[in-house]
Amino acid sequence: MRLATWNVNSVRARADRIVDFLSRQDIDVLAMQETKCADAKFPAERFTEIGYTIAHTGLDQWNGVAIASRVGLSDVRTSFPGQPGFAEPATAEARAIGATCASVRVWSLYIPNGRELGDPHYHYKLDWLGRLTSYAGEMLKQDPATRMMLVGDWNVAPLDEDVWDPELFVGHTHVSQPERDALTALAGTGFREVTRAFTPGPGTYTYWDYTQLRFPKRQGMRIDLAFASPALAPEVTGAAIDREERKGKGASDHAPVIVEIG
DNA sequence: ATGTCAGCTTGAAGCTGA
Repeated sequence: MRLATWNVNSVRARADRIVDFLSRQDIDVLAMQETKCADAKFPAERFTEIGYTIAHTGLDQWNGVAIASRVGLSDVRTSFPGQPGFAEPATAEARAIGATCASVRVWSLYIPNGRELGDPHYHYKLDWLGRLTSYAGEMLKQDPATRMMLVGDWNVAPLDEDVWDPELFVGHTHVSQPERDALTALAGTGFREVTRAFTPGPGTYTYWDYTQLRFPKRQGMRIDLAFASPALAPEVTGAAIDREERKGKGASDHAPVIVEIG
C-alpha cells in the first residue's frame, strides 16, 4: 500500500494539484489536513470520478481532515475518544478522522498549532497530544497486533535538525521541550515514527513558510510525520517527501509525505 | 513577525489563522 499524508491548505484551492499528485505518485490512501471547508463544500466528485472513496469532517473554514482511499474505506470516526475541544465552553474541532483502508486503520490528524508558548492554544495542543497518546496506548492494550497508522501535520519538529535554524526558534512553538516530550510519550506506547529512517536529515523538511522565500532558500521544518503501531512498523519498506509539490504556482506550504507499506 | 496564502465578511479592503 502506498499511503500519503499532506496538509493541503484548502482542498478546494488545491483540487487539481491533489488529483494530479494521486495519479503521478500512484497513491492508494491519502490523508489530508486543513481542507478548510464544511462537508457540504468538499469537492468529493473530483476524487470519486478517479476511483477514490472519501471520508471528510469539516465544520467551517478552519481545520478539516479527510481520507481518500481506492483500497476500501470503512468504519469512519470523526474524532478519537477523549479528543479535547478548544475555548470555553470547549468545542470540538475537525482535527481527526479515522477509517479502515484495506487492512490498516488510518488516522488523519491535524494537531493544534499552539500559536505561542503559554497561549491557551498551546495548552490545548499539549492536552490534545496527551489525549491522543492515551487513545493510542489504549488501542495497543486492547489489541497489541492492531495495524494502525497515525499520520498528519503534527506541528512539532522533533529534533533540532528538523528546523533550518534552531537558534531562531528558541522560545517559540513547534520546538519546545513539552511539545517534543509529547511525541516522545507517544513513541513510548510503542508507536514508531517511520519516515525519518528513509528521509534522513539534516536539511530534510516537509513544510516551508510562504513568506521570506523560505522554500527556495531551503529553510523549512519537518513537522509532517507518520507513526506506525508495533505490528505495522516492520512492514514499512520506504518513505519519501515529494518536494515537487511545494514548487510553482498554487502550491500548499506543505509537501506530501509518502509511506510504502508491504 | 510576515517580502504569503486562503476563506470569510462585505461590497474593496480588512480580519483571522497559519
